[in-house]
Amino acid sequence: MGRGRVQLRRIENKIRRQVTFSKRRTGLVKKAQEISVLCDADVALIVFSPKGKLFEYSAGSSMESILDRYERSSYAGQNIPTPSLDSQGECSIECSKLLRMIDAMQRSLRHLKGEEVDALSIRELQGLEMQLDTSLKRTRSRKNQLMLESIAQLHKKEKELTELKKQLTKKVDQREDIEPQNLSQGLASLAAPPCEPPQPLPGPISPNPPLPLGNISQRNEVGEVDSGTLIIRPKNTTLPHWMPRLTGE
Amino acid sequence: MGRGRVQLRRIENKIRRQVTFSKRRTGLVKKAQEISVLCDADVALIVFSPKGKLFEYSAGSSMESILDRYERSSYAGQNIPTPSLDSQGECSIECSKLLRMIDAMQRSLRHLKGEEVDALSIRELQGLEMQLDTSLKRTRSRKNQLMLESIAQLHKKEKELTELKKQLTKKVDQREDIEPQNLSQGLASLAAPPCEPPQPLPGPISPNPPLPLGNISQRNEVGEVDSGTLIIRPKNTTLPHWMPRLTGE
DNA sequence: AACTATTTATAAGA
DNA sequence: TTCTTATAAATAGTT
Repeated sequence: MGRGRVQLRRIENKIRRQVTFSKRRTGLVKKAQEISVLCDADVALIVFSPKGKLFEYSAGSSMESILDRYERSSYAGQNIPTPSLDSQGECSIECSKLLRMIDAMQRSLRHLKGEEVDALSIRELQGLEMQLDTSLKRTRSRKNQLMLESIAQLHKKEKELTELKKQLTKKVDQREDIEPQNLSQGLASLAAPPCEPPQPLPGPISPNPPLPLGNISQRNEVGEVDSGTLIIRPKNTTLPHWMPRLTGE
Repeated sequence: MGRGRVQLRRIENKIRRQVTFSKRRTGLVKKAQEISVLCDADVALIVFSPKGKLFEYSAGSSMESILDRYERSSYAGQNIPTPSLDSQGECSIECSKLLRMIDAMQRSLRHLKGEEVDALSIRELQGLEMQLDTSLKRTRSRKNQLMLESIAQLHKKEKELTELKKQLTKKVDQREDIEPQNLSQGLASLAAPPCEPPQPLPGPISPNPPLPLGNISQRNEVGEVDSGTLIIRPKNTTLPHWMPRLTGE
């Protein structure tokens, strides 16, 4: 993209390199934020300039929580711990103990993730099944709890905004009586922007205020709370994206 | 870039979202690698799909070293860098790395076990829910597969024994013609005892065997294999104890 | 920082 | 998933 085909090798000219870095860094961040918004993903981007200056960007959640999650996910995977360390006797004993521990934990993790289940006996599978079933119930329960809280707060906000809008409209109408103009058009949009999710739903920096509002609904009907995925019937309105839609996608 | 102007908001269609995610993830990685090469920068990219799947990319240095560097840069001005580090330098570095790893894994394990779910965001909970659901399906599938195999073997055994019994009864009858006695009574019991489960089956019996069955049929009808718990209608015979009984226990 | 000629990325469709 | 194609976007070189 640009006036010449790009050679994929280090730009030698210092100035050009710096300029390109700046431009492309902007582009990269933009792309990161786009994929986060469009696809509902969490993204963390860390860049060190050749001079050692740090640039960071995160979308979806905070950098901290993403890195935390990264450690959990990546260590949980099949990372080969580090079979190194042969030297110092005393310490390598400690280390090998830790390594064995890690090994055992990795196996547990794999089983809980439904991997390597072929190696298990029926007895073990039954235990695992129960464990997973319990975990799933707890997870759903907690999720639904948070969702309900979120919904409650959204409703509250909605009422406030509706009220605010009513008042503003009223004022505008009064002014129009005196000095007839088209101010109400601009004011109508005031109801949408300030609508924030009560949870760090999209995340701290949330570049995606997930509420490009259409109409505002009066009520939502809420389904079961403690088991299964929460079922909600939104009244044809824009709602947080974790809410299941009724219209087939 | 594409056939339509892109709206910067979450793609609601699941399929399209997944496809876009895949494509843009590729593009993002490419951009990251380009800036790294062209401008001699270190880049780390971490992406979590909405399903919670981790994608990582790093260029210039390893992910680990970039994250290390990030933490140093980022926490640089702040508190409690590393109060530890008392003993052997080189080794304790290794050890602390392992310890951090263990820490992260323990958290993963707790989450997968449904513990500490209160600390998770809705986003993470949703990922966890999906992960657990998948695990549960795989576990059940594998368990059911083993059970079916076990059942097949039992049937085979049963047939063999029935055949054997028939032959023995025949022989006894022949002998009774000559020397009438009550031997058949003892023989009848031969069919049951030797019946061993082909696998080390019986185990801690599921407190919630979700199989409250109705009537007994002649044949065994087998339900779905790949999801949900297997439903079996046993023919009033001696069966492994992992099979649910009809008579209330 | 702005401006464009071009190259790239990618949305939609197959 | 992968390929193709029409178009939107990014950006290299320039001002």
